[in-house]
Amino acid sequence: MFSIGELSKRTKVKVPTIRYYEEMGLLAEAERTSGNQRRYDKAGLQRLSFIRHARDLGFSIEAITSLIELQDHPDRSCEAATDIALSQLSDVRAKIKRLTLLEKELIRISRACDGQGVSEDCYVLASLADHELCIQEH
Amino acid sequence: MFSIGELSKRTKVKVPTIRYYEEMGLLAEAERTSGNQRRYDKAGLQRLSFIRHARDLGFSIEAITSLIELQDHPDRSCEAATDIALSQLSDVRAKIKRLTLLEKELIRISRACDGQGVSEDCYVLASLADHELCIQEH
DNA sequence: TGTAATGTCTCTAGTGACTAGAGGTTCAAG
DNA sequence: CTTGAACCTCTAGTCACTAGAGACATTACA
Repeated sequence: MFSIGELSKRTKVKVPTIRYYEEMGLLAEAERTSGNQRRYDKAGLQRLSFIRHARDLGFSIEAITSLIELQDHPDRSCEAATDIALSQLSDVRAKIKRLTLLEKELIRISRACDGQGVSEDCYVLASLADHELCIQEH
Repeated sequence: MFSIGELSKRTKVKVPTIRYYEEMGLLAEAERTSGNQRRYDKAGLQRLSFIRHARDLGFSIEAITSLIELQDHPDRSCEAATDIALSQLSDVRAKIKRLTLLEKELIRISRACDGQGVSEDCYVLASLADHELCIQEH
């Protein structure tokens, strides 16, 4: 059995975040010492590692809640889990696509101004003021 | 002179968002009718278009505040503007990089499970539980 | 056993960039 | 002059935390 600080060190999840996950129902309520401090075991450590890894991969708290539901019912079909992963994948792809457009536009805007002039003539500012100057939608 | 609703239509920025920008100091306080309603002119429209375009490109409210400062002082060097744009560009690139790693990992995880089995054997869930199963950091 | 340092507790409030809703007022059309 | 849409302010909610206050618990060492 170890303390919340120890769990924090092992999982690299900050202490207040652990408490937050408990409040959100992601983590079961921890056992307590006689002095009301949380104590965790290996199961708690594994669950928090799962959550942390899923968060790192960008899954929302809501998605993780569903994944944990499935984990707790090993007999259920795992279709929902693949669905959630695929939906996360398409989110990520959409974001990449959009960011790539932004990147192109920002390169173009930055290249056009060397930063040596005066703001009245600045192409960065002009580009932001007038969307017509853009080579594409973004 | 036109109303906030009209401005909203022309810029595609929602009415409460316009009020929010005013409160944040991005937009100057609008003139008011005798009945206390906001009225805008062409200058207000241009400024809001600028803000909207910058937001679309992912600039933060804080960055936009600086850009507007520069716009209001046409005699100043535009070095700061190019700096802000370049910093935004490097943010965007960092995000793309990270998302691309996530994408790879998610593809791998999703491919390994067809969703036909039972959650106990699900590779998606196993992968999330154990970071060691990942082919790379993310 | 005493004490001091560190860790933990709960609670409230703040972050960014909005969004939603309540309850009331003003405007423009007919 | 009425009606209904648009507008006003204010508060609270979103997401996933983060920060801080003030009080209590645990642990290491003298």
